[in-house]
Amino acid sequence: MPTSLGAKIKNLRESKNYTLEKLAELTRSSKSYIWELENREDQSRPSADKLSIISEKLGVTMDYLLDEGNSLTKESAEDAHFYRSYQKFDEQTKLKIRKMVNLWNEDDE
Amino acid sequence: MPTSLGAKIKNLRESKNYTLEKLAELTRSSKSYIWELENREDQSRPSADKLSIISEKLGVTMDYLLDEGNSLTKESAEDAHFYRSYQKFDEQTKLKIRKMVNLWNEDDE
DNA sequence: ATTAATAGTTCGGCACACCGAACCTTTATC
DNA sequence: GATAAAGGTTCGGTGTGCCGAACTATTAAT
Repeated sequence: MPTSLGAKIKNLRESKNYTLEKLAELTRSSKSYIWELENREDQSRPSADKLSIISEKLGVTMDYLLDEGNSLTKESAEDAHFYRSYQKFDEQTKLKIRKMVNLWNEDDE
Repeated sequence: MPTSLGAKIKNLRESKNYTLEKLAELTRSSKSYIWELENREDQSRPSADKLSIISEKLGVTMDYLLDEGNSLTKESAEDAHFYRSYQKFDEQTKLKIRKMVNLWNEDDE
């Protein structure tokens, strides 16, 4: 269970089978910097907008990445992230999504 | 309706009747830096942990502060309800739902 | 109007975020 | 096992995050 920022990023990156370079280009960063984030955690204090894109592409919240304890689980962070991106849709789309998701809930009779 | 980072911070700070110095000490910052955040928004890219404490003390999410548009507002009851039912799914299903919904996002790669 | 707080602004400087490019290591292919 | 490609690591440099301290503007009270 990863506890530091660097470990979390590395963990999520590898779970998505991203290479350093891949994650770098997805987040408008350099791969050397992504590497620093993962391995020089002690002296790295990434900017909010950097971490914003990174968490976005890794599918978690910034809060989860920043939380040095373990009060936030990866799963709840993914849920929260999903919810926040969901909220950005327009009402039309949100309605469709809700209907679609409700299909999962239907009991077969 | 404040749209930039600086405007939002200033707005929230004043709505809480905090002085620059007060917010500074609450967030382990200097008042000069808080002032820069509010007024030099163009060339300010605060670190994630700074913004984390600041948003914490101002009672909002980092995402809200960073969102330059106005896509984030307060959650509607329907949205909240949807989220709650979503959370009840098992991880497998939640993953599928997330992937599906992500298809709506074009710049995802 | 003068003073004394209090709030806001400016400025110089150190540390570190972030980069490009070179370098090393692993994996794959022949 | 030689070569190449892909992934990972190191390093020097530039810009700026963030600070303390000095300065200015505002408010409040005498």
